[in-house]
Amino acid sequence: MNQTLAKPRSKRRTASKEQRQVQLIKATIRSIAKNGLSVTTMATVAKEAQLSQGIINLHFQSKERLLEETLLYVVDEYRCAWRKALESSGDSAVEKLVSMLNVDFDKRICQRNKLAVWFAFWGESRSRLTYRKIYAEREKEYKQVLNGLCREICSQGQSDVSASHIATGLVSMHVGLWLDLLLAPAEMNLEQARSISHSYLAVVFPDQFPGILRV
Amino acid sequence: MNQTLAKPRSKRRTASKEQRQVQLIKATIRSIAKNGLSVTTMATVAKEAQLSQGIINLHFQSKERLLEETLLYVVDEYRCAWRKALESSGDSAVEKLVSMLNVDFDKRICQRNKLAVWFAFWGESRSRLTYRKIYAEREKEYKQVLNGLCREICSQGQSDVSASHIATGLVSMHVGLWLDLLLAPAEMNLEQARSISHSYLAVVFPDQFPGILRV
DNA sequence: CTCAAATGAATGATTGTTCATTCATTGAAT
DNA sequence: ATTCAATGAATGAACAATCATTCATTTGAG
Repeated sequence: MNQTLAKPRSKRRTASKEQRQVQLIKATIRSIAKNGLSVTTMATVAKEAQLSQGIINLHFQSKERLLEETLLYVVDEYRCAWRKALESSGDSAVEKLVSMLNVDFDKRICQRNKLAVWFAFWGESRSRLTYRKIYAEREKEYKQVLNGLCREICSQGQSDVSASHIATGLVSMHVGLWLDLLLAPAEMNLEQARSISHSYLAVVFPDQFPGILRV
Repeated sequence: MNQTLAKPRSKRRTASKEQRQVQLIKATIRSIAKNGLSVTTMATVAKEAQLSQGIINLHFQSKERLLEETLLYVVDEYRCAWRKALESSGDSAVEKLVSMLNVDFDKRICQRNKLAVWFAFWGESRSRLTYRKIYAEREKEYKQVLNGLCREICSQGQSDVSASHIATGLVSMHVGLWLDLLLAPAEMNLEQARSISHSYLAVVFPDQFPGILRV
């Protein structure tokens, strides 16, 4: 924010702390996507960022903190995205739910590099309290909001499934669709995934989602 | 499994190759669940198996091969399980589908240690061709069978969603439920997960799953 | 000039792998 | 039954490679 990018000529640059940290976090995301978390080293990240070896310890003190900050970055970006989607959507619960769910298949959020980060950390979360905390905290908030919306929609129409089951089912389905988008991009894309998710909405909320379907 | 031999007194044991390999694979599963894949070393596995350092290279040549064999073990165990479930179930497509899906929440398959292995390898799969291949091959077969069953059920009754959408939706939802079972065991258990999965079946196949629901 | 940002060679700790050695088991000879 | 090579499973110290981290030095903006 502070430094203008006015001098493209100079070989060496000094950037603000915030700029460098984001640069390193983005490099970490790329390295995790390219090499996997267990082969992501200080060297692969530094190289990806085209910076020197020592720079990460300078800005993050340790590798562990870099990884935590990377997870935080991705998770918070996600949280900001669905919050904004809620704000800018229509007032009805149906509109809000659709906006919120569509974030999961938005081009800015649902990128394979970032999906790789989600799954990499999920894979390690069982054994790392810090990762689990970061994720669980955000997840709790997300599910609460989703639950509220589903309850509201359920109360408006006729549904054979409980709101909490629908909410959990939706979140779960999206995790699996992300896995397909990550590992089998030839057989799954954003439109398909969105369509499958909407199919589910159409059958659990037949009154509120009448015209969407028929695939 | 381990104490099959007659001499409990002797400190040192010699076991058949197959016994040792399975022992080491099980130790690897525990180590991945306990430490995570990126902290799982030859030392942690050997310690978990209560054997010496060099034993893994003796039986698997390299760490990489041990990990591949571990993934194969879990994935093949899963394949055997759903195949057996298909065989021992009733003849109707509905019965077969339910049997097949219930395997995902069977106590022998759906253990947290093994879920940790699934997610650990999914997290690394983007960057490791071998892992991706092992998983993709089995997944393709699984989805084909599931697709066939869904198509058959669709043709029997009235459904607003395409068979392939239902099949993919089911598989995806189960992945997400596995994640909950792995990371939030206090808020999710096998019965709940099965119930959520059945809710989905009940609404997409209203004719074939009439009485199951109302949660 | 001043000083924070950035470097990259150096360091010690950790890792996967190797291999000479130890030891339990087997089976043939006594 | 007993003995004793032969076999190969298992060990664990040693090795080279790789890793995260440190720090004296250099760079460049104000």
